[in-house]
Amino acid sequence: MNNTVPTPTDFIREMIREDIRSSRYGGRVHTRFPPEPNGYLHIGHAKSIVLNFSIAEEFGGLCNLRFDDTNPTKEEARYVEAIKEDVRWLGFDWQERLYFASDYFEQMYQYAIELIKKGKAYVCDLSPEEIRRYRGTLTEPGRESPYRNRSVQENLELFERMRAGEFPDGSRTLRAKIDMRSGNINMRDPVMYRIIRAEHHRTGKKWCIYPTYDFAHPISDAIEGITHSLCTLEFEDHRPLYDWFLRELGLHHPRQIEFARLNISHTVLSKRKLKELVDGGYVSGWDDPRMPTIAGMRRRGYTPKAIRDFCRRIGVSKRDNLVDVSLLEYYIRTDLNKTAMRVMGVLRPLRVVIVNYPEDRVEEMDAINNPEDPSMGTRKVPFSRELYIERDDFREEPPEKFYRLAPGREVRLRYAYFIRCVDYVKDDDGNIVEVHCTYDPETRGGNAPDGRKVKATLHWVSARHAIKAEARLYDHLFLTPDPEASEDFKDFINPHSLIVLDSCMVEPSLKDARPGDRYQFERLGYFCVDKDSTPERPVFNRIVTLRDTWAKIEKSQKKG
RNA sequence: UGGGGCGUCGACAAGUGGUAAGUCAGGAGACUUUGGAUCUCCCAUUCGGAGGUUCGAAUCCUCCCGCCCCAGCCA
Repeated sequence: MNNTVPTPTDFIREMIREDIRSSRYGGRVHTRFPPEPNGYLHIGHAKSIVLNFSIAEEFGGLCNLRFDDTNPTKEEARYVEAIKEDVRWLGFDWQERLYFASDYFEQMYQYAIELIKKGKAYVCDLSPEEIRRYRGTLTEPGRESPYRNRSVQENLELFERMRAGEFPDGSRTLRAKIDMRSGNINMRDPVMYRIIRAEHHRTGKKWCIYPTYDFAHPISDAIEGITHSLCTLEFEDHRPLYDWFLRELGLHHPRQIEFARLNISHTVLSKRKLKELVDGGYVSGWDDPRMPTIAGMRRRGYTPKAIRDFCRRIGVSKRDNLVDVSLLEYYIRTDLNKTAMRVMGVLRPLRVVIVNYPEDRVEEMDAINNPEDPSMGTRKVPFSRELYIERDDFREEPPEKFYRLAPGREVRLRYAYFIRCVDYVKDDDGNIVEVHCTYDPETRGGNAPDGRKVKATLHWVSARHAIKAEARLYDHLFLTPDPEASEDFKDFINPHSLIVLDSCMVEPSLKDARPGDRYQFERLGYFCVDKDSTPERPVFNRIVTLRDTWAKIEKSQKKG
């Protein structure tokens, strides 16, 4: 796969290398990405996807896509489609290995019977409330269920009747018989099966009992011949249970390895909180371009490559982490710098009249499409007497280090002429509404024959040729780096995370822009045509700004 | 005060007893028809702390401190 980040070395790859050396799985490597189809994927999942698929590729192995669909009350078919699309878009291919835990329900049932026969599982009649009380606490051991010592025969009959639908939801469970005194609460006779009468998105009404994650996951891994089962840190406590099931059942035994989940500054990365943002109307939906979801980032204009490179660069470890968003932004800039077509667009237009330029004249200026890639060629941009420039590029009273246009100042219009400000017009409120300039005909194309230099080059657009457009400027969703650390993460929502500008003026070549197309608006940032865009009203999402040295200077000036 | 993990630069993260990689961020400069890109340089005498072992410790030992996860018939 095309990545600019070198192959990582991390503790997981090291362990796998060791397993290959010792021929633990006959030198085989087989991983899996096991999402639950209960919501949208986000960049935290991307970390896991990239990890699992890359490792398989690096070691000549395979990676399965498996839906962990063991809880019909939370899962929906539409999520499996969305997830498949996201994984594919990220650039990964599971080939014919698309699996569902629900495909294994019958086998899991048989394995459960096997455990019952071995005296390692029993049907328990305790209510959820009672189970909790019997479980004990973090510091006190649990007590054994009064149903723990039923006969194998009775357990077999009861379990069969559970499956047959003879008992109400929640009235009984099948539990593993392990150790109610274990310091690890997961080993205190965990539930393997519960009764749930809900329509499953794949198996429909076939089942009314469903295996829990703890029972289903190791068996699914075993059935698929997985060698390395990678998951996040919170499952570390479950590993003894994972191992217990596989050992008791004598099945193929993959190695579970846990790594730290991803956190990114100025956003949240938990399904619950993301859902709260959607449901609370703080964003427009799961694919709002401000969301760290794969769908949101795709709409924003992020490229799969940028996300992959980011995921490789952050590495894999077991430490809690909070990765700076600027690293993500670095990768999208780096990718787009090489590939994005340059174009001129004015976000906040200020009218400029070239007083010594003929009214009816129009010139076609040659502009380079991408200075990083000459093969992208050039294009013509119309120039005329009346133009728009960026409001930020003119100052009546220029501060220190402001190089742009100001009364009496000369600057360059990119690919056009040097112009000098000779006058400006204000409205009754004192707002500058128009700037008058003269141009130097000798500087056509942007160079002065006399070797004269200017300190600034401005982007511009010809007023009568410009296309009016909407721009959506996005900023971080949260004002604090770590909103999750606060009492209520919503306290720090950035009220200006979206600014809509509806009177932008862009160069005419953009009439052919189609949703999904990405451009660099010179001096401003990278933009992506939104799906809301129409030929009459183009809409551009700002993916990320360009690095802005002047903004930095201005900020430090304000601080004093 | 049960069990399981983790502590190396502002943020990620290498390092596996031989004298602290790299990346982002930040700073300085060069170059520049994007204050973009590119290039150069700077940015941990120190690895949570204290002892100890050793010629030599981020790496080994001991004790301490801090942070995270677990008491769903969620995953």
